[in-house]
Amino acid sequence: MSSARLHAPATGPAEVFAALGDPTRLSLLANLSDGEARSITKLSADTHLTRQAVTKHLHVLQQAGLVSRARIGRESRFAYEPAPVGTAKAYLDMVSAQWDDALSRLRRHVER
Amino acid sequence: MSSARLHAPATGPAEVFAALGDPTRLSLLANLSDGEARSITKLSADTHLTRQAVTKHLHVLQQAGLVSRARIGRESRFAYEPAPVGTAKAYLDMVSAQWDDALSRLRRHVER
DNA sequence: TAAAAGAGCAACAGAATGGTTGCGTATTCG
DNA sequence: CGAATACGCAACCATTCTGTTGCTCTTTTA
Repeated sequence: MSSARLHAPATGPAEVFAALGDPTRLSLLANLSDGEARSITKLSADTHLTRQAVTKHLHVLQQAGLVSRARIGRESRFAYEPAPVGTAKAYLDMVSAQWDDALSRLRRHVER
Repeated sequence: MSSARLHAPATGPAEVFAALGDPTRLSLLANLSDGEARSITKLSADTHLTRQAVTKHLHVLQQAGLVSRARIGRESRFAYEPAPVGTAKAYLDMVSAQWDDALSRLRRHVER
């Protein structure tokens, strides 16, 4: 019944990869992957960027479903969301599987 | 030493993810992941894009080390290169590993 | 209650992306 | 040889991305 995205936007692999394709976002995610939720200013402290810039990066990550946001009092805390990383790994596994298949087929053919 | 990039530019994870972060490039790679090297016009045939556009995408993939180029007569064939996909998977595994660690630590703490 | 802290929103500028068209060059084929 | 094929290069355009600054709003705290 088309529950129309509850939390995870069910985004395609390309969007996830694109979200991961930036050093700043990658380090933000690495920062959050310990399970601790952090506020924006907290996350900005580890950066040479403005709070606004970090905010935008966090929005990109959130759009890809890689992090979730929760407003706590006057601060909004971001937390790592594991699902999309699984999706991405699954996609990469598909690609390497096809490659390995081709390789073994080739081997078999060469070795008769 | 300092062999100054022979074939694989030894690119960081972010650049690989960025290269994967586009539907067109993703399908190009999926197309090539069967191990067959293909020419640009051949690859362009499966697309609604111009040959030039596909060429640019292939350059991005090559820059990230995901494909290699070889000039054969008047055509240049592109072939899938498996290494960067391994790098990307390794990075994602690192992230999920840290997450799993945090989860199990939390569990242990909660269950005393 | 007044100040400080945390954040959202909007406008803006510069750089990078994604795509096109046009043209020149090398290679293959009739 | 001449035509067709495959490609490279450069210019160009529109759009998106990245980052900044300025202002306002809410929540905490002294």
